[in-house]
Parts: sequence; structure tokens; C-alpha cells
Amino acid sequence: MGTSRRAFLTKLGRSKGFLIKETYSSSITHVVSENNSGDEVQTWLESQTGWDASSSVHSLDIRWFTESMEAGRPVIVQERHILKVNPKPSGDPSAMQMKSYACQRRTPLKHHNSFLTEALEILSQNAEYNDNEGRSVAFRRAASVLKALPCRVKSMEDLRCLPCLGDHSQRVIKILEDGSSREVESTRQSEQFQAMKALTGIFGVGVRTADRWFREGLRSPDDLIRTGQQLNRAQQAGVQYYNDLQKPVTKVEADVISDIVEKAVHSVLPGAEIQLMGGFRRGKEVGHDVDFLITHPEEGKEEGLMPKITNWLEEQLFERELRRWAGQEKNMSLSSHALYDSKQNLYLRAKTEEEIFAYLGLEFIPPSERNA
DNA sequence: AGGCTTTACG
DNA sequence: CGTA
DNA sequence: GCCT
Repeated sequence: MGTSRRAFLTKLGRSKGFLIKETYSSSITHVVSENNSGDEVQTWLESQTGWDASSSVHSLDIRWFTESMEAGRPVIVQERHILKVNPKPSGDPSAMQMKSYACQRRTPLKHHNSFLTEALEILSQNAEYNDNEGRSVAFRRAASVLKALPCRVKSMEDLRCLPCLGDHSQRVIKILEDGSSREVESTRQSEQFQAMKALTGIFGVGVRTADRWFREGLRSPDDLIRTGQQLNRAQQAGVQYYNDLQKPVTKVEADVISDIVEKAVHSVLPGAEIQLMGGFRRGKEVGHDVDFLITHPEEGKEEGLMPKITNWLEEQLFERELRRWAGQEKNMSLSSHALYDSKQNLYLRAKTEEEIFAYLGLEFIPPSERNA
């Protein structure tokens, strides 16, 4: 429908207490359209979700909306409200393809399969502790696919046609049937896993150092103090403030800090804008740090802006997948400095994230949907 | 069989 | 090697 | 481990 009609209907709906969003997100329950076919709406929905969301979202005709306006509350969805979708020419309807790169799909922070993704992420973490990065990223991709699903996995059947979920991941997902996975539970309980988690949790300590210490019999920050281990400056700080650094930062605290920094910045660079980045930009309620982007609207001061723009593309797996897509599918290289086209041998100028996605031939995925 | 993001800095 |  |  036209912009002004949509604006009018949105205002009307909101005045009656309806929660109406301008853009699609995973919290959407009803999609209303006027003069669009069911097929058109479904195609659009798939472009938004990268998945067949028809089972979790109602695609409705404007009649449902007008009737709901009249009633002052959402009316029960009836047959006549539902947009008719022509059956797919071949195969079963649930065989909608999940895109295989995380940067091709929306991944909300809150999803429907935490039980499964947490199990897979234990194995990912364990692989990392065992210096097996490839294996680690494989389990992380498997978890990420489940995060992007529109609803909870109820049976192994639901996994058909999903990328990145091979034999091993499927065996883990059998949790659904037996309640728990022996491998995951024994990993979780293992002395090595727990010690590596505790040791790498120290600022300044990575997998190599933690592993060396583990082989020397050390298990915790206390053990380091007790045995008087040699620590570099970062690690000394890490041990000293261990408990404090374990405490998560809340969104409220981030906002308070944000205000403080804003005042400080304005005192030296009036007109500068400051935006909260990182996890909080993606909608998290807690984080382990607070990231800012500071910019100035004045022309010419955008020198060195590219690193900041690409830093917007925060989430680790999402960013890795974006760069992998650039390299493998587009023959381009994306770094914090630039987007380079190795086919044309030139650097591509981009001022916004939207332009970067466009250069890469990808649908724009908003930050809140990059929790891969 | 080989890749799995990328680059700078301390 | 570790952090970002 | 999963994909190409």
C-alpha cells in the first residue's frame, strides 16, 4: 500500500493500543498487506528471514486489520483473512532452504533453540580449548543455524535440508529424544574443560598459556597466586581484577557510562555524535564491555571512518561469515580498512553498512539480527 | 585434500 | 601470544 | 566437523 495510507493505518492502530512495527523482525506475529498476493507476501517474508516463516507468522489481508480496528482488539484469524499461497511446484513445503552463510540470514538474540545451541557451543568451546579451530567453527555454525530457525526443533525430521548440521551435530541434537547428550555432559564436567574455562577467563590468558598451565597442573586463578606463577602485566591485572571482570555490565550501566563519555567528548569536540556499539547495539541486556563509536558530522572529518564502519559489523561469527562470503563467493576482501575487489583490482568506497552489503550482493541485515 | 575472517598493535 |  |  502507499506510504500515506500505511502511515494513517499505523497511527490508527497504535491509537488503539496495537503494537505496530515499521520493519520486519523476529518479534513480528502478524503481517498485513493490501493488494498483494499470498505468494508475493511469502516471497517478501523469505527475503526478510532467509527462511520459510509462514508457520510462525500470519500473512493476512487488510480485512483482518480493519475488522480488528473495529473491534478494538485483534480479532481471531479466520480463513477469509489468510492470504492464499499457491502450493510449491515440487517437493514438500517445509523444505524451504536455509541460507548457509550466517550473513545471508537474520539471527535474533533470543531464539527458540537455546537448549540445543548451548550444547553445540560447549563442543565448540571444547574444540577451541584443544586448539582445533576448524572443528570449533563447525560446531558454532551448526548452533548458529538453529538460532536462525523460526521455531523450536521438535524432531530430527525438522533438521532435514539444514546446512552445517552433519552427523556429529545431529547426534548431539538427539538430546531431544534422550534428554541429554553423554558427550556434552562429560565435556562440561571434565577437569580440562572447567580449568581451561577458568584460566582463559583471565584477561591476558589465551588458549596456549592456559593449556601450558593446565599441563603443569594449574587449574584456577587461585592456583596461579598460590604457586607464584610468572605473569605479564596484562595477566597481573587480569588476576587482580578477576572477580570484578567476571561481573557482567548491564545495559543500564552502559547507558550511564555512555552519558558520561558523551559529556567528556562534547567538551573537546562539540557536535560529535556518540553511539553505543557492540553487544548492546545488538540488543543485549548484559555484556562484558562497553563499545562506542564517536563521529563528527562536519565534512572532511570522516578521514579514517572506514575502520569504524566495519567495526559496526560486530558480532564475531557474523563478521567471519561476511568475510568468508566476500572471499569465497565474491572474490573480494573485507577488512576493517576497506572492501577490495580482486577481480577489478580496486577498492570499493562505502560510507554506510548498507553500501557494504550491497557491494557484496547481500540483503541488509540489521545489527539486532546479527547474533550468529 | 584443504579451508575455516582479518589486521593492527602491545 | 593476547586483545580488539 | 562440515563443506567444496
